Amino acid sequence: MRLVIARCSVDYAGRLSAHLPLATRLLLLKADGSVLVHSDSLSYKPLNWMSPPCILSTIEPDDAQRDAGVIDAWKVTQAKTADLLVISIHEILHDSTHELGIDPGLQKDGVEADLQRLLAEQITLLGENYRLVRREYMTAIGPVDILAMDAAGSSVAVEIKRRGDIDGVEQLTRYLELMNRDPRIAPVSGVFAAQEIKPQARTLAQDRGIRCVTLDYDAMRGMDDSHLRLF
Amino acid sequence: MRLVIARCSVDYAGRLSAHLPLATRLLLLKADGSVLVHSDSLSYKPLNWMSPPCILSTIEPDDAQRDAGVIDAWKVTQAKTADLLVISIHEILHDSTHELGIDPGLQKDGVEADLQRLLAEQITLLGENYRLVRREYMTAIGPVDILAMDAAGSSVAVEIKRRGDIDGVEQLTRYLELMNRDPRIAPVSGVFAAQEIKPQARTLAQDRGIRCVTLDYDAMRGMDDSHLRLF
DNA sequence: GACTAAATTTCGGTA
DNA sequence: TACCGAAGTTTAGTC
Repeated sequence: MRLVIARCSVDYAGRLSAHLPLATRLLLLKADGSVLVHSDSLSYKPLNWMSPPCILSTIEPDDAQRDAGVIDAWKVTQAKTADLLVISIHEILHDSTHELGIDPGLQKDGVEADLQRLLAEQITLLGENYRLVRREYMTAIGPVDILAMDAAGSSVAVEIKRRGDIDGVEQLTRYLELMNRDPRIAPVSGVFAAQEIKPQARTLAQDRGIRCVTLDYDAMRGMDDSHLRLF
Repeated sequence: MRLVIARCSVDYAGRLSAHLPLATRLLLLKADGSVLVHSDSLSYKPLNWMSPPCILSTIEPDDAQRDAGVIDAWKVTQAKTADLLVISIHEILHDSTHELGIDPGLQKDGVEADLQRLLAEQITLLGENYRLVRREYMTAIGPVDILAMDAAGSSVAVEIKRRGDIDGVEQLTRYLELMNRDPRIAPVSGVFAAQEIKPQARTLAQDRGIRCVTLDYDAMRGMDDSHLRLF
């Protein structure tokens, strides 16, 4: 990994065109050839970048560029997409290279999959005498998060989201439409379950006869036996 | 901006829990207090991070940690969300600080807004004698990109995307459903316009009687008068 | 490899 | 400020 602090301007041409005026920035050159341009604020996302696989080459600035103060220019190209990033360097304030090695990677816990597992274990949160039929119930257009049965023995399809948006309601609607054509399980009613449900999503769901349930992840985790072993 | 190359492990607790095993990484501490942890591959997204506004403080490692090789620990907290990031440092290989100043920011060109403007100007691309009614036609559930009128005087709602996906078809379907309840403009037909339309999206659109139109951005830009001034 | 859905999405615009 | 939708989305998983 090479770290360069430089006064530079940046131009990108590819899926869109973009330009960064002259300023001091961090240029991050990774071992896989990718390049990131970061400013001193706005975390997470680089101002500009090039995704791997890509090739970096240096261009000798012409007289006009040299007169404008450009001492060096880097051209980064992506063979597959024909994207192009040009960094015009006016001054280098720092330049160091470091050997990092391969990263073992990130271990996560607490995403949608956990919500699904917890709700499957605590299916009566949806109503008394509810029973779990199965998780990831397969349909022709994809898996429904949870298929359950209500107290009366009718099928209930549950779509789980961390944040309940309109997209999730659309997704569940497609599943319900398909499942209600299957005489073995029809009629199937729908439940949209999320930690937080947006007003528009709630309105759309109710308009389509889909029940909305807000999930309390912390409370559900508190009920979870496997979690208690940690204490 | 402070750049640190360190052998470290990282723990995050907040919207989810995550852990990074001991390895050599880049720690990027920005002026606004935000922290990014980058590895030497996988550009764009940090392995872990903390968004501003946040506060960094150092913790004195206890005996157990010191025995495990921890020479220093950084705690990054976000007051608003109660997120917590802890970086346990085993070895510092590089540490430098740089003054960058405020970045003038990125100038973009060529996103969905441009496509919309160009299609509005060249509305007859959809058919002979088509007329523009208005861009961003407001409905109760959001703005339709373009409302036009065909040669026969019937309303046409146009949804524009750079990449035509199923989501876009769903979005247009919702608009059409609502607009067709409005006697002032009904009947309204739909056009799904994009630079590239995925096969599944095309199938869904056609199934719902929505016409698909592929847009050639370069050709449309070539027709645009305002663009010609650049030459 | 193509496609779908999730993301600690982030980010910008608007009501 | 909340909400909605785009993003050079990126990334991960499945078929």
